[in-house]
Amino acid sequence: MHASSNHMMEPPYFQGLNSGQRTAVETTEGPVLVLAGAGTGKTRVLTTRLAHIIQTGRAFPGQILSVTFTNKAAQEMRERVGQLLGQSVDGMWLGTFHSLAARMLRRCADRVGLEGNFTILDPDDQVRLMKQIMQEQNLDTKKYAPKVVMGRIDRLKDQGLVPDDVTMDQVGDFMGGSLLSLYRIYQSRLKAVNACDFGDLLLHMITVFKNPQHAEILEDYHRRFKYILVDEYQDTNVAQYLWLRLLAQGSKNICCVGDDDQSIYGWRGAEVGNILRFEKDFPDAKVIRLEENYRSTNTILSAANAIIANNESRLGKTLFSSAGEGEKITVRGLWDGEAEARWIGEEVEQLQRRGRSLSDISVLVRAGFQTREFEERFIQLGVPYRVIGGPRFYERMEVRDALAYFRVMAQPRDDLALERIINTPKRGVGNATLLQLHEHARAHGMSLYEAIKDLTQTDHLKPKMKSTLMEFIDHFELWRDQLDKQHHVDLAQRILEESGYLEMWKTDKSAEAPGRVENLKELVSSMGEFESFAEFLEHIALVMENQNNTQGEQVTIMTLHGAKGLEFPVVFLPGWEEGLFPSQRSMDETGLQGLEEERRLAYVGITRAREALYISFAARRRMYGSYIDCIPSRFVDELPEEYVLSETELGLYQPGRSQHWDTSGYDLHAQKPDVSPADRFRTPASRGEGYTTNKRSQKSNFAAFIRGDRVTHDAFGEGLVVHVDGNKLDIQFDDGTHKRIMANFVDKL
DNA sequence: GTACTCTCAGTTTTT
DNA sequence: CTGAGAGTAC
Repeated sequence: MHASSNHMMEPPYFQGLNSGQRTAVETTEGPVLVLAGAGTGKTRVLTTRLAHIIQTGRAFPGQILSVTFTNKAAQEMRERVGQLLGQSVDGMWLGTFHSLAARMLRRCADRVGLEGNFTILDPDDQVRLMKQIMQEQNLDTKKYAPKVVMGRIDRLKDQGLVPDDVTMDQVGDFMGGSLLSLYRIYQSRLKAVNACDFGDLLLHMITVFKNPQHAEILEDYHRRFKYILVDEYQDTNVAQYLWLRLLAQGSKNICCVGDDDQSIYGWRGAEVGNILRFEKDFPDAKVIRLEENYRSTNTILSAANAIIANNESRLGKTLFSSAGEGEKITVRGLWDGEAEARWIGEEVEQLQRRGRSLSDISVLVRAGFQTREFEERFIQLGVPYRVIGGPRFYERMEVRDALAYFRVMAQPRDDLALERIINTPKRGVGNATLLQLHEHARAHGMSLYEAIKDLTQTDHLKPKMKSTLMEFIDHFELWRDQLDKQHHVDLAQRILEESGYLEMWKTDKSAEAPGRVENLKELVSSMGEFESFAEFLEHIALVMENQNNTQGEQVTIMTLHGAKGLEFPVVFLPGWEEGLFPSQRSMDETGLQGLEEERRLAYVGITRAREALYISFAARRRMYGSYIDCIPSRFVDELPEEYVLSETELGLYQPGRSQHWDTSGYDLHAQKPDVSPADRFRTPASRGEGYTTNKRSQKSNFAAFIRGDRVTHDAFGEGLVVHVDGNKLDIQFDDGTHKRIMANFVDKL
C-alpha cells in the first residue's frame, strides 16, 4: 500500500468539486452517508471517490464493491473512473445488486442446492411456473391471477424472507393462507430445474452469508472488499440492505449516497427507512448533506421544491442553485392525448429550428403505454426518437424463443425453456403429448428433457411422435457436444438453422416476419461481444438492455422511473391528470403513502430538466379503446403560480383556480377545437404514405363533474342513479344492474 | 392436433 | 382496443 495521500499532488479530478462534495470524496474511512438532493452531483461524488481510493493506493479495483442501479449506470461509471485515472480499470466489482449477487452465487451455488450453471428465470417464466403449480394444486387461476400471486412472493423476497421466515402475519389472509405453501412449492420447483429467479440471487446469498456452516464464504468477501460504494441508496429494499450490511460488516468502509425525496420504488419493496437505519447500524457514520444543485435553473428548482413540500414524510431539504432564474415553466391544457402529442411535436420542431439538438429533449411519461402516442406523432413528423425501456429486445417473441433453444442446450434441466420451444416450430407435439411428458417427469422425479429421453426408449409413444422427439433430443445432444468445440456465434447460428426456427420465420408471410429474422440476426451477431455461450446467457439473464442504435440526434421518450439519474436540457412532462398521474392504483393500494410516492415521482420528473420544462394535461384520454374524461392533476395546482406560464387551448385551465376535485375553471363541455386536416396528418414528404384517419364511431362521451360529494351528469340518459362511494361512482341503471367505476374514469357504459 | 372464433380482463412503475 | 386463453369445428 502507498503512503497516505498527503504527500501526493492534488489529483486533477478534484477540480470543480465544491467543498461538500470534496469532503464526501475524501472521507474514505468508516461509514459515510451522503444525503443529497437532485442534481447535486451524488454520482459524481461516488465516481470520484472510487477513482480516489484507487489513486491513493488504498485498494485495488478488485477490492472495491460498487453498486449502481442499472447496468447502464455501471457502465458509465466504469468509463468515467477510467477517464479520471487516465487508464481503463479492470476487475472492479461494479454493477447492480442483482448482477453482483449473481456473480457471487455462481461461485457457491452448491451451498443452496444449485449447480453453478443455474438458469435465471425471467418474470415471464416465473409466472408460467406459478400458473402450473397453481393448476396442480387445483387453485382457481381466474380468481387469483398467477401474476398477482407471483408478485406477492416477489414482495416477500424483497423483504429478505425465505419461506421458513414468513409468518402468517406477513401473508395475511390472502388466498386463505395458501400463499406460503405456494411459495414453498415454487422454491422447490426452481431447485428441481436448477433455476432461480431475480429475487433469489440476493436471497440465496443472504442465506449463505447467514449460515455459520458457510462462514468462510462471507469471511472471504470481507477480506476482499475494502470499500463498498452504493448509489441511489433510497431505493434499496430490505434484501438488498441485508446483503449490503452483511458485506459491510467486514471493513465498515461503506459509503451510500441517496435522496429520500427521490424514493420511487416503494412498490418494489424499497424502504426509505434504510436511510434512517444506516445511522443506527453504523453509529459512527458521517452524514454529509449536499443541497447545492448544479443542474437546473431556479425556476425549475422552485417548482420542484414547492411540489415536494406537500409531502409530510420527508427528511426535508431545500435545493438552491446559482444558475439564474431561467425560463418560466409552460403548463398547457389540451383537448385529448392526440392534441397533446401534436402540441409537443410542434414545440419540439420549434426548438429544433432554434438550434436545439434533439438529444437535448426528452418526454417523460408516467406509464409505458403513454409512449405510443408520441411515437406515432414523431413518426408522422419525421422527428427521430428513441424509446427507452419499451418492449425490449430480449422480450420479443423470437428472441425469447431463440434464447430458449440456447438455454436447453446449455442446461437441459431448464423445463420452462424446453416447453417454450418443443413445438416451435410446429412439430406436432401438442398438449396431449406434453401432458404425458409432464406426468412421466413428475412420476420419476426427472426433468422434461430426461423424460423425453426416457420415453423415446420405450413404446409408450406413437411411432411418429417417438421419432420426432428423438430427432429433437438428438439435435440438442449434438449441439451440446459442440459447445466447447465450435465458436459460440457459429454454434448459435447453427442451432437456429438446424432447429428449423429461422426457417419458420423466413417462410412466414406475415408483415412482422422480416423484422423477426432481422432481430435473430442481430441476436446472433451481438453474441460476438462475449467470450463464451455461458457468459452470453448470463448477460442476457441480467442485463437485457435494449440495443439502442443511437446514431444521430434523437428525442428520448421514457418513463419517469427510467429517467432516474438522468438529465436533459429540455423536459416534457405530459399526462398530468388525476388518475394517471398521480396513478389511481397507487392511491387505491397504499393511500397517502402512494400519493406521496407519486409526488416524489413528479419531483424526479421536474428535476430532470436543466433549462426548460413543459407540463401538459388533456381533457380526455383514450383508454381501453374509448375515451374517458380527465381533470388536471393536483400536482398542477401545486406548481407555484409565479413560475408558470400557462397557455390554454380551450380555456381549459387557469393556474391556481382548480383544487383537487374542484373543476371550476376547467370546462369539460368545451367543444373539440378545429384542427386543420393538413396539420393533423402532416407527414414528411419522403414517406408519402396514405393515412387512415383512425376515426371510429364514438359513443357519445359524457362528462362527469365531481364537486365534493355531488355528481352531476349530462349524458347518462334517463333513469340513472349515481352514488358516490369514496372515490368510486356507483351507477345504477334502470334495468336494475349497476356498475362501479372510478370517479375520474367515468367511461363506457 | 390444429386453426379458427369468441370472451374477457387489463395499463403503473423494474432489476 | 389488444392479447391470452378457452371453446369449437375440422
